[in-house]
Amino acid sequence: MNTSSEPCPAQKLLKILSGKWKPQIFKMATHKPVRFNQLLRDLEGANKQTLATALREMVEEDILIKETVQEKPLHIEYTLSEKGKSLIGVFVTLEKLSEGDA
Amino acid sequence: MNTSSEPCPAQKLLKILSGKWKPQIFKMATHKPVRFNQLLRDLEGANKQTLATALREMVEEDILIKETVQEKPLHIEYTLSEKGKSLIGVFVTLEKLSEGDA
DNA sequence: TCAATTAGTCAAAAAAACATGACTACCATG
DNA sequence: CATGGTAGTCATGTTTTTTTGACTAATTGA
Repeated sequence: MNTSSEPCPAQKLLKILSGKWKPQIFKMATHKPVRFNQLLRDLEGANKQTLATALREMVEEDILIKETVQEKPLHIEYTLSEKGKSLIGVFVTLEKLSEGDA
Repeated sequence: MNTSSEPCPAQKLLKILSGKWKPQIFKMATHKPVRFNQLLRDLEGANKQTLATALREMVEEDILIKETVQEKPLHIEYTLSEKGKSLIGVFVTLEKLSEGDA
């Protein structure tokens, strides 16, 4: 009905992807499952709270899937969901466009 | 060298696209050039300051181009730049993925 | 010349995002 | 049973974003 003032459907997703650390988390998750403390160590300057929120929101948006791994040290892993995987192309496009800036 | 903690190149662009009203402005600009007061009227709840900032930042990022139209009422138009046009696909993808949520 | 429309700016307040440090709880090793 | 690693939560404080309302300034039409 109203194509202008109704919140763009892409907005929520955009917000989820643009929060602090989220692009990095996403990118790391495209390589291999990510883990909380590992992120805390790898992402210098990141803090627990923000990472926890970022991971929770990305799980809520079904970009990441949270699962407990029943192995040796018993831990939690976050892996890219199918929806998450279909966002890889978006990142590729965005990164290509960023290169052009110099 | 460091693929993990260095800020993702897509992040800046993502931030630009995800600010308040920006997705809507972008979308409206894909249909026809947008204007300040027109946005203020169409986007219910939007305020001058935020719109002005959004437009300025989108121009700075070369997503929109600002130009004065030397016509009848003499006004300013914001049109999609080439870079902006190449982002349309990103929005299409994002919207498709949002539909799936229901 | 008065009033409206154009496109904003500015200072300040409110709201949202992010950071800090303390704390919890579970499991494993020595 | 103390130490360290796992994965967080909670209260608080700072910083960034967004909102509010007043104000500016040029152009247009009656």
